[in-house]
Amino acid sequence: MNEIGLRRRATVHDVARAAGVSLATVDRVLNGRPGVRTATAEKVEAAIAEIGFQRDLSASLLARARDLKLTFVIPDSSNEFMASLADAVARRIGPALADRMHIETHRIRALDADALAHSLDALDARQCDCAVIVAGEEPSVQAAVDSATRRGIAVMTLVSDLPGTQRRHFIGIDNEAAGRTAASLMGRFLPAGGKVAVIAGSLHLRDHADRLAGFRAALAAEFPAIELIGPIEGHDERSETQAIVTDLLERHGDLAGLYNLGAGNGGLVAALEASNRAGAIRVIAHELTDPTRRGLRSGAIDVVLDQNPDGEIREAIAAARSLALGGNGQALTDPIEIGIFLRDNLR
Amino acid sequence: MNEIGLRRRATVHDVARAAGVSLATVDRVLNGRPGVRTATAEKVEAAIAEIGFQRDLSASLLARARDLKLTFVIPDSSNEFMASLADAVARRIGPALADRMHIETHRIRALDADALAHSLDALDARQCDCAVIVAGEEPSVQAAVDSATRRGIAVMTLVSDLPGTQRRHFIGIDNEAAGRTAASLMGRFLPAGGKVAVIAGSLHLRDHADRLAGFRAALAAEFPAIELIGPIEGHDERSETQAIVTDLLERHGDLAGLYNLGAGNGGLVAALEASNRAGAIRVIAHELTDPTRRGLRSGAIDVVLDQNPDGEIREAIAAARSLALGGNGQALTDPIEIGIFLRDNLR
DNA sequence: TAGGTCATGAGGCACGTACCTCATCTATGG
DNA sequence: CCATAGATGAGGTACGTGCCTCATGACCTA
Repeated sequence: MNEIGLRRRATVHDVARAAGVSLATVDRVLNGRPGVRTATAEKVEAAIAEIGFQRDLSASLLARARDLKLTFVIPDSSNEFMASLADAVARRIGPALADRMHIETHRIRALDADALAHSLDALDARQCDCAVIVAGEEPSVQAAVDSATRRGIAVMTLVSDLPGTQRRHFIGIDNEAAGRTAASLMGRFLPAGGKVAVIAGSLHLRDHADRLAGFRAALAAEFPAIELIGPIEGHDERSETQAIVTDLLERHGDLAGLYNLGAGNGGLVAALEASNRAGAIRVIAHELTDPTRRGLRSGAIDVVLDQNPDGEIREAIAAARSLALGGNGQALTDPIEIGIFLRDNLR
Repeated sequence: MNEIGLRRRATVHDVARAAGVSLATVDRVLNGRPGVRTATAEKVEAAIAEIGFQRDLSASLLARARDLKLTFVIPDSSNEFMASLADAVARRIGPALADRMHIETHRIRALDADALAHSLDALDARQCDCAVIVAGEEPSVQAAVDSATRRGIAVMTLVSDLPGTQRRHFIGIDNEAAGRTAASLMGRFLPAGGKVAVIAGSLHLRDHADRLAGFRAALAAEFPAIELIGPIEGHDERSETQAIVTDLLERHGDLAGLYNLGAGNGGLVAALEASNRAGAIRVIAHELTDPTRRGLRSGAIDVVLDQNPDGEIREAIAAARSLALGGNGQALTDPIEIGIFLRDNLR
């Protein structure tokens, strides 16, 4: 018979009793210490599953007199979005500390796969339980991810995934859906059809390619009256993007829409405002940053699709906690939603 | 001299040392127990502020062998949105339990202020640390909020605020911004202008009135070519809304847009599909629920603005934790963003 | 001055887990 | 049949906080 009515949370003591072993053995199994026969370990695992035991993370961290250590590795570039990601991390440091989580940020050179790999290799499992990285699909990075995982560091990917590695979790938006959403809005903005130009950063980047694919597919399926121009690559740079937009505006006096699925939005806004056609062309861009905010406010940009860096960081931290107590398998988190911002719901 | 280099988190021991008092006295101050002179209490408060002590919530809950108890009071109506709020709460029960938070939900009759007040009055501070309510601005509710606060229960408002009461926190979206956003999208959808009908639930509801105000203001300022019809009240009911939409469609053969800022979207979709004009009229509705999802998928609805119930519940729980350790002042949480959904970014 | 009240200190146990030491038991090889 | 190694049990201490008891001292009042 159990306690009268009220059900307590299961503890290690309950597991020991249910498995018919001692507390010490349960502890050895739970913390992966040696000296337990396979058969015994299985008995313990079975008992854990049966009574639904879940380690109390807080008590565990308390007992170890130690915080959960999280390391973010974020590209250090002129890219405004990466800066806002880093800001979002910084905002979470304080609140996370109250939950016994210690957060560190490493900035590495953008697009430098070896720098990222070295950064991962340098992580010590005693000083880092979980690493969150923003990375492209380079072999050296993939190897470093697997190596870190073997050393006992849970690795999670952020913004861009690394399928095929031992990464424990991915956090980011569905970029193809983002592209489709842009097309769906643009199509409704231009019921009469017209020319729409697309600018990308680099089509070698998985997220940009995904957005373009989604945009193209949705336009073709739903809005055949729209004529697509491009894509033209602006390499996420302000000046290059500005030149491209200026050129587009000159060449196409009847340009009806513009979709920049990469960065460099400062240049986009500058070019639009230098012409006198800002507001007359429907413009959709990505990531809520200083230049896109200004564009929304001035009317040069109609809609900004956003990855929601704060939400991504929040989920990354939640996933790290969940991995820390779960041990095996993927963490389950809320999916990151695509933020859609107009001037009117700017936060 | 401190520990070498590494700074530990401040504990009650540090506070006692800094204030020059014993652990017992610090404990009495921290937990509001009697038997401390005002002067001594002030010394302790000063020490807490000076060394930046923050109670370790997990250790505290552990020591009390007790979870943080949270009660949600949510209207029980046919309103789909309230159902999705309750679902969002249910989804959080498990994860919250892992953080030593125990969540209960009370459903009360919708629009029944006395039922809500009684529900609040019945809460026992020993069995409920924090209550989260969805309430209209009735005097009996306001009194019950203040009474619960006096009894030591932190009250937070959800979706609709109760300014002027002792409520500790409000969680919800900016409904005027939502209305402006709807207008901004509708205006861009109809570059040639045209008739747009507005349907509300009841203009006595603060959130509906706010949405209408925002919608009207943004249309007037930016899209003078749009002619507004209504608002017509559908009382958030399916059949009434269906009748209204059917009538609108019959009366206005040239209707270009439809904005339902209340509930009853099942009727909206049914009426649109019964006519053969679904897809030919731009439709914006509120709250991502079963009927609006179906409408988005079928093309009857173009855009759904969403309060993001999951986000609201998440923030409510985070705020409750923050209130539990802070004690005084408002909790700081992330603002809830207005979700914007098209068929293409449906989650 | 005796008796009382109040402020404060000292210390212990508990919560659930981690980690340590030491003792006991079992199986295996020589 | 004993030495040995490995598996397991028993029990302790610690983490930061809450809550309890008991002792001590200061001050007030009759």
